[in-house]
This record gives sequence, C-alpha cells and structure tokens, in this order.
Amino acid sequence: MTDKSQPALSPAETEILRLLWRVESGTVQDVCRELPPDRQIAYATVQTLLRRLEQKGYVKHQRRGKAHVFTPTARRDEVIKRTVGDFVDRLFDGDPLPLMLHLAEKSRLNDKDVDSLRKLIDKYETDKKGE
Amino acid sequence: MTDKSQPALSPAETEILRLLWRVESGTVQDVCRELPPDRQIAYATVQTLLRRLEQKGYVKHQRRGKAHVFTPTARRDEVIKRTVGDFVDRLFDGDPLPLMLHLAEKSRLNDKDVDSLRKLIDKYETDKKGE
DNA sequence: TGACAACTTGTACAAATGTACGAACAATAG
DNA sequence: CTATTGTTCGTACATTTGTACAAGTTGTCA
Repeated sequence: MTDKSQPALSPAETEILRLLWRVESGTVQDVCRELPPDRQIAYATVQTLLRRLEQKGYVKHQRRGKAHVFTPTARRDEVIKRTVGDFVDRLFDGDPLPLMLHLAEKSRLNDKDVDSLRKLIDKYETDKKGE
Repeated sequence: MTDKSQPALSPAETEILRLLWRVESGTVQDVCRELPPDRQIAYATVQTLLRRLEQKGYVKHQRRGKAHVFTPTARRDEVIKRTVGDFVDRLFDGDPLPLMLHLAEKSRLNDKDVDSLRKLIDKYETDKKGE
C-alpha cells in the first residue's frame, strides 16, 4: 500500500517524474538528458524538482559514488490515477464519461485505438454478465 | 473566433468559471450561492477570482444597479478542449488513447455510458467508410 | 596528497495562486 | 437627506511554483 495522501504534484514536478519513470532510475544528469531538445532547463532546476519530489515522497535517492541516484517510489499508474481523478473532479464533477466522449470526438483515433476501445467495452460487458 | 491565446486558468479560477457557466450569467452572490456546501470560500475571494478571470479574458461584466453581473466570454467547450489538451500533453505526451483506456478501466461506467461510447465508435467507423 | 571535476546543498527570488480584510461607494428605506 | 445595507475595489499576504547561482563537498587521477 503506497501512501495515499501525498501532496499534489505541480506541472513541472510531474514532468520530471515522468522522465524518471522513463529512465526507471537515474541521476540528475540522466534526467536532464531525457529532456526534449526544445525544453532546456538548468541542471540545478531539475535537481530542485527532484528534491521537491523527494520531500513530497514521490522519489527516493541513494548515493552511488559522488552522485545521487533517484528512483521513483510512487507507482506510475497510481499517480496517474490520482492525477486523472483530480482532473475529472475539477473539470467534470467526477464523471468520467464526458471526458471520454470529448476525447473520442476531438481526437483522431486510428483503427487500432478504436479496436482497443471496443475490446475494453466488450470486456466490460462480459464482466458485467459474470457478476 | 474567440481569442486562442488566453492565459491558462488556475484550478480555483476554473472552479469559478464552471459555476458561472452553470448560472449562465450572474453576480458574485449568484456564484457564491452555487458553491457546494462543503466548499465555502469568502465572497471576497470569489470576487477576486472573477476579477482575475476578467483580466485573463474569460468573462466580462456589466453593471446592473449596484451589482456587477458577470458573463462568460469564453465558450465552455473551447476552454474544456484546451484544458484537456494541455492535460493530455502534460501527462500522456499528447496521445489521448492511454487516457481513454485508463478512464474506461478505472471508472465504473454504467450501461448507458458504455452505450454512448459504443455509438461513438460505431459512428467513427461509419465516418471512416464514408471518407 | 593535492588539484580538479562532478555533484549536492543552501539559498534566493520573481511570479502565480489562494485567500480575504477594510475602506469606499452606491442604492434604498425612512 | 441621512443612516443603513449591500457591493465593489484596492490592497495584502502567506504559499507554491519555476527557475537558478554560488559555495561547499566528495570522489578520482596523477
């Protein structure tokens, strides 16, 4: 059970945490290297954000030689779930359907996307029968 | 064409704007009255937020007697679209599908929801054939 | 062992955000 | 016309966020 009551993430923190997830685990430099080319922020800034993430309990670090190696402690899907939840609460009073419909309408889904969705829906209906 | 380059909304601002949309148009008090009971913030605070919304170009006001009547100038779906877009960018690199799948999985959709979705998907496939 | 390079830590600071008080002002009742 | 009441406006302030410099620390290579 990971701690449910972690403080919310700021956008910049989210950005960094996502990079860290991508690397699995890494030093400040590793994270910096992962930044897209059009998004250059200073080493020190990334460091601060990682520090704040640690304060908030989303990552931990351990030394490896001189460097700190940061590792996420929060599971990706947990965080995403909470973030999305907050978002849906804020914008749609907690009802996910309008968001889904919105997404389905506005975005160009390709065939595979539609397929995945259809599978999910089918699965939902199967599950429901099983209950 | 509404101005595309409005400054982003803070969560509190979003909250107030949503209330204003609900009322269509109203005074500070009207908006206050619309606040859920478990979310009591001071009149003055709502006022400030409405003022900031106006500065950012999301609402305008006109006098009616003593009071200011605020009206949204930004279309609901426009704002939602942009907000959702930003969110998807931030959390999913702009790809909406993971979010849709996430929503479909984690949320308890009821039968009507699933039905709506299915309709949308069907429509998508019809459209595609037509192209 | 001492100099160098890589890293971290402390600190800073401007902007944005959430929140709200108190003074000024307008409408209205008497 | 004045006192009262409801409203706005200016202002304030703590906190969070985004950003980063400079000084200190630690490992490493000669």
